[in-house]
Amino acid sequence: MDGKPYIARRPKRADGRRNYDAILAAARKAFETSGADASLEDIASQAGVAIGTLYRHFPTRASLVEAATRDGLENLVARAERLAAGPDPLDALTEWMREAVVHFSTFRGLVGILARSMYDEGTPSHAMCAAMHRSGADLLRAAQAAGRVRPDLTPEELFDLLSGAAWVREQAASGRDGSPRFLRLVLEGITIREDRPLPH
Amino acid sequence: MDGKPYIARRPKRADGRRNYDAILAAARKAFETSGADASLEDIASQAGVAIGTLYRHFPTRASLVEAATRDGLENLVARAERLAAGPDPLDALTEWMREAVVHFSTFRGLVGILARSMYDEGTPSHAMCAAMHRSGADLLRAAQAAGRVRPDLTPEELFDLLSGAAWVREQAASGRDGSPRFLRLVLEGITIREDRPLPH
DNA sequence: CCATCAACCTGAGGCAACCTCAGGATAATT
DNA sequence: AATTATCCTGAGGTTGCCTCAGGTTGATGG
Repeated sequence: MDGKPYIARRPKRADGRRNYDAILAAARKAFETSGADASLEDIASQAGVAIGTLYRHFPTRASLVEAATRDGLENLVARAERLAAGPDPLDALTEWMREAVVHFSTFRGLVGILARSMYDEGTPSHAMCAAMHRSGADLLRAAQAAGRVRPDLTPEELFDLLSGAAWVREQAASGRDGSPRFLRLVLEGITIREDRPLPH
Repeated sequence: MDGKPYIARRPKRADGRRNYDAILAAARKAFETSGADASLEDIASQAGVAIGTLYRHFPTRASLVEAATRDGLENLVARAERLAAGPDPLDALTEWMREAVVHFSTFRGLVGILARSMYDEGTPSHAMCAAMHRSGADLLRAAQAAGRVRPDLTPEELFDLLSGAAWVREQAASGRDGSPRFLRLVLEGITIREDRPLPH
């Protein structure tokens, strides 16, 4: 039990840091073209490094995925705070959801990993997912407090809708992309308008 | 180009038929416990058959998945016709969607395969997916004609929503299952009620 | 009952990817 | 310059995929 298991730290030796960065860059490229199950050996050789070195820095595939997506998801969390400061809570929520869907479907297979990490601590991405959960829950609560979103919607359901949309987008990555429409339909299902009260 | 490529037919020799059935049974079990990427060698040995025999009957993994899910999906198509004969088109559509979600998430990885097959002919499951597409489109059209579903919803969008729901269900297979709620939210987003007109 | 043969079965083996680990190299430190 | 913790390498064990040459067998007609 060492502090934060599976979370790769930036190494201190110069060559270590160099290789760490090279692997990460190669991984990002590979994930984007081949999905989350890209060959680790390819990534290593693309980074000009032996396979053992990759495993030294990233003991599991999940830890590599986590490192490759950390920045983007951190931005998403930061974005939530900025959006929350805006005037319209519903706009904030919908805009954030739109951006979240894009981030969740950065590459094929990512949503699945994130969805599992969300409720499974001990997963590299769990900490980040928990942070996003808080961000999403805050925006949701605000929109509900303003009476613009059905009050019975839970954060968990929000993320189900979100990841469903991201999955659809990820599937259709090449060709028809139904996700904007998907999200719009979902949003119309959960929002409240004066001329359109909740059923029941 | 031989008639129906990739579609495994029941063999005629007695031992062939026996093995075909044994493999199929083993595959169903394996898919259900390990997902669509279960080990084919495990399936073969579980069926008491050499690996080559499995490949003889099912040249690709996709063809095995197709055979393993054919019955269930055929039932779903038949169910659509029976439901269409009912009094309420909206009830028919929603009930069919509910059942479709269950079938699509029979095992982990199935929705992904079906979603790809839907618009990619030359895939073993494409024929079945096309049939389901027709069924769904018919039910949708009827519900729209009755003024109970927003008229701008396309069958493609319907299946996006459907497979999104199935994917969420598949993810949560063990533990919290958000799919009934997911579908309900989606349905409320696409249906029309007198006291709740479409926005814009 | 037998001969024939297409259909069927087997499992070794090549390939790719995963992951580990013993041994060697090297950057930082003193 | 010596020390040492950190880092790197790549061979090799393991698993799963898929093919194919060669052997076996169920069906068929005589």
